[in-house]
Amino acid sequence: MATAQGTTSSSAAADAPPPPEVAQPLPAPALYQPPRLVVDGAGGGGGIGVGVGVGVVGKPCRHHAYSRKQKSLGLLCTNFVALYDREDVESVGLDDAAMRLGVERRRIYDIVNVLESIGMLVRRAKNRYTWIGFGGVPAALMELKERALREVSSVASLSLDETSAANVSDDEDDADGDAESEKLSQSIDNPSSDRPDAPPCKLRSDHRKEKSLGLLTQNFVKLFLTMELETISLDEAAKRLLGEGHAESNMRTKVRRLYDIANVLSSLNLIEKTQQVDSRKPAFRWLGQAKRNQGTGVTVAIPPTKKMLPNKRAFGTDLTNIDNKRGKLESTTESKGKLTQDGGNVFNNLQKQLGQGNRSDFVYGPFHPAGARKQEHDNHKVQEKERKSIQDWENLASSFRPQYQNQALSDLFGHYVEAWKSWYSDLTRDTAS
DNA sequence: CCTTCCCGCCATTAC
DNA sequence: GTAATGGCGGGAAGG
Repeated sequence: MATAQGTTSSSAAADAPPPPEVAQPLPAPALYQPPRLVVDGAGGGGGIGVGVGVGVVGKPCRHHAYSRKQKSLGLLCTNFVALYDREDVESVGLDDAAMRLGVERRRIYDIVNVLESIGMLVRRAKNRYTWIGFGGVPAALMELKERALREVSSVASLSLDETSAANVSDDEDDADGDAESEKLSQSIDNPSSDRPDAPPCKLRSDHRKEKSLGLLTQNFVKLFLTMELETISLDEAAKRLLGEGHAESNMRTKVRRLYDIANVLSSLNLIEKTQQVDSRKPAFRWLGQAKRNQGTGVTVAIPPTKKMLPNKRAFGTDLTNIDNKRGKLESTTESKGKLTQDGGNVFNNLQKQLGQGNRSDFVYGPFHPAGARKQEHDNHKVQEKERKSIQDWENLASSFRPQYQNQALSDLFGHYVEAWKSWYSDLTRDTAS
C-alpha cells in the first residue's frame, strides 16, 4: 500500500514563508538555464574505470535495465550543486529541489545534511535552506579541524585504561554571542545494553538523533584533517568513528552510511577513491587541504588538476533524474560523474573568485608517512601541475566580502570572516603551546 | 561469492 | 492531529 508517496504536487503546505530577504523563488523553469550535467564519468580518479559504455546522445540500444549509478547520491549531489551553485540563488526549498531533481524527498535530506555539515548550506527554516556554496567550505573545514585537534588533546590528557567510549561533549563556545553552530555535538553511539552504571554522561535520554548523517560526515572529515595517513578505508573509518565497541551489525550500518557520505564528498571532489598503498583495498583520499600548521596560517593546495577526464557532458535537458524504481527501465541520459573540471574543485573556485593568488610555496600533500608512496614524482608524466595555494585566509576572506552584493549573504559572510579572524589571531598569538 | 549502496518503511521531531 | 525529518537495514545491482 501506499505506493506513491511523495511529491504532493497539490496541497500548498506552507511552501514559501514570506522571507524578509530577497528570497528569489528561483527563476521560472523555462527561463532557467540548465546547468551542465555531467555524464558518465567513470569512477573518479580511482579509475574504477569502464562504467557503462553508453552512447552519449542517441543511445539507440536496449533500454537498459535500471542502473543504480543513475540514482546514486553522488550524482544527485552533483546535480544539486549544478542547480543551485550560481550567483542568483540563495534560497533552496526542499520540495523544489526534490521536484526539480526528480527524486524523493528523503534523498534530498541526505544531500542537504551532508552539505550543511560542510558549510555549503544553512538551514533557514522548515523546508528552507540558504545556499552558501563552496565558499563556505573553507571556514567549515577549519573549524572542524580546530575542534578535532581540541578533542584529540582532550582525549590524550585522559588516562583511561578501559576502552570506554572517549566521549567529548564539545559544544559551541566562542566569546561571541553568536550561535553559529548549534547542532554540533559529538557523541558516539552505543548499543543498547551494556554498562549498567552509566557514568556522569548520558544526556537526558534521547539525543540519539545526533547520530545523524551530518555529524557522521563531520567526524569523517575530521578524520582526514587530523590523520597522518593519507587514505582510509571505510571499514577503518567506521571502526575509528565507532570507538572500539565493535558491534558488527552496528558497524555494517555505519559503513553503509559512510558509503553514502563518501559518494557525496566524492562528487564534491573533496575526497577521491583510491587503493590503499599496501593492501589493494579500496580507500579514500582527502583532496581538500587543511593540515596542521605551525602558526603561520593554513595553506590550501590543489592536487594536480584532477585528471580532466574527457567526461561527456550534456545540457539541454534539465537535470531531473527521472523517477524510476529499482526494476524499472531507464531511458536516455546516462549521466554519471561528478563535478568535473574547472568548476569542480572548491579551491579552483576560490581561485577563480580571487582572480589571483598565485604563490609558489605551498604545502602539498601530506608528508609521506613512512614508505608511503605518493603519486606525483612517480611518473614524470605529470606535466601540468596546477597547484596553487592561498597563503592566508584573511586575505581570502576579505576578498570574498565584496563579492556579494546581497545583503543577507554579505552579512553571513561577514560573520564567517570575523569568526576566522577571531580564531586566527587567537591562534597565532597563543600558538606557542 | 563479496562489495557497494538505493529504497523506503516507519520512528522521531516539529509544528 | 499532520507534516517534516531522518534513522536504519533489507536486499538488489555491480563486480
